[in-house]
Amino acid sequence: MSPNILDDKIISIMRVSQLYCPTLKEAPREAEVISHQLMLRAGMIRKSAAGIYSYLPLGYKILRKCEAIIREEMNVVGAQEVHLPMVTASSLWQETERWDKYGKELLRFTDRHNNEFCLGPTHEEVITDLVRNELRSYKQLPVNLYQIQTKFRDETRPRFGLMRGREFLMKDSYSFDADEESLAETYITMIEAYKRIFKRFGVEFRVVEADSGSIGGSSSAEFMVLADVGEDLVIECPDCMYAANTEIFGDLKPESLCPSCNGANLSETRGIEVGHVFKLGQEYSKKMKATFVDKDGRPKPFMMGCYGIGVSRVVAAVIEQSHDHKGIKWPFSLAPFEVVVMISKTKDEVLYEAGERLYKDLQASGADVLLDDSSDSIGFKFKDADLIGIPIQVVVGRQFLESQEVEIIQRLTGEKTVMSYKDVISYVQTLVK
RNA sequence: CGGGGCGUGGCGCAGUCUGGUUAGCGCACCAGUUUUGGGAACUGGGGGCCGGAAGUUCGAAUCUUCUCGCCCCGACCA
Repeated sequence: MSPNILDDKIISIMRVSQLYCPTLKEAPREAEVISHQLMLRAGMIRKSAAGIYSYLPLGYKILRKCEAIIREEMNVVGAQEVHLPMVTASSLWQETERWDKYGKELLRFTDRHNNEFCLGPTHEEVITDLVRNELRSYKQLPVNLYQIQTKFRDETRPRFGLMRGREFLMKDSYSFDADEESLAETYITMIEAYKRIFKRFGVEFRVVEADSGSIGGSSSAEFMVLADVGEDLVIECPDCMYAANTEIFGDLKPESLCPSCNGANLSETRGIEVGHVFKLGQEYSKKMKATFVDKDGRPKPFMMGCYGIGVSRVVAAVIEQSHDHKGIKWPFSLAPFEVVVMISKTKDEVLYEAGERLYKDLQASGADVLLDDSSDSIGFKFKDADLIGIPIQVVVGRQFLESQEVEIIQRLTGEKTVMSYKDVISYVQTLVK
């Protein structure tokens, strides 16, 4: 029908009959935790090597939705997106002495000229090098740069699928301020932005006090998604909302008094670290001689901050928090599709036509919709839709033949509604919002 | 890096202890027919050098040695 061949191709990947999404009834044995099992079963990821994964169309789409939310919130606070190299020269790392300190986690190699490089596990050196010669005046500050990029850390023991991979996707920001006061403002702004991001991901999280000593005498906070498989222990006080990571504050026990309000109701839970913000101060700018000219005409090292979000890890964390025995329960914000239109009997021309039309109408209304036009039985379609976790399932089936009605099932609540075919678009719009 | 476990069609497994027809089962895949509201049924079919190497033996998925890969616990994780 469409005169544009390209449009047809784009649309065709939103049909189950064309979608590359190999789902599995059983989880591969290697997968221990639920998020790993479900992502494998739902055809979102596949392992390539230990701690290294490929993202299939659905997995990649989820990642992109995650990125989009992060971008929006970063841009709102005036951070600017850049893209730094993944392969980084040893000379930069030698300036901060991390070439020696970082250890085996840094994956090193040499090029044909025998120059040493590593795959970037983090980018303080690269970003500091980028700005040190061209960010010159206090008048330009503050500047906040971020990127969303693949990182590589050669962990001794990668585990739990995307939770602790060697290769993973990370959003990292670096801020440059003129003084401590300004850095403090940037730091608070970023914490607030992070809170909005994790709220939009639909997860229950805590902002916890983290190590403040080793990096340069200022503060650090971690964003923890609460989950049983979390590798960190979080202690929190219900009286004053104080929370801390016990791996860092080893002396803090559930029976201790709250260091913030002296209350005696501390409790311990497990958490997955999905974000970490630091005040770096002048740690890197001093070592790398990255200075700007201040009001008094004299050079000063930048006051730096760095702010990370484990993008691929947060996807796993969301699943850990939101699933049931049938599969994943995505919030609308991250779901690979918002709606799936299921044709109960594809061979029935009336149903097929109706499903096709509803799919196109929903798409025109702006919904992110998948059409299940496969010849599988309706039971099979239900199982896959539940596993993948599409929030709204619309069934074009026998009610349609009888009374022009379709059934709408909500994945999160299990609520089922039968309504007239023509009312579906507006109903879906109110659900998605 | 210490300890433990596992490698058999794409996935899940049996067979290994006690060597012996043609390596088997479920799912998935292909063809056909009948099906279609919660992972349909039947019939027929394709796909494996049992992780790799060396050895013992008339004979190795099975025993021995080495090696590679993967998973779990711990240590480690700006």
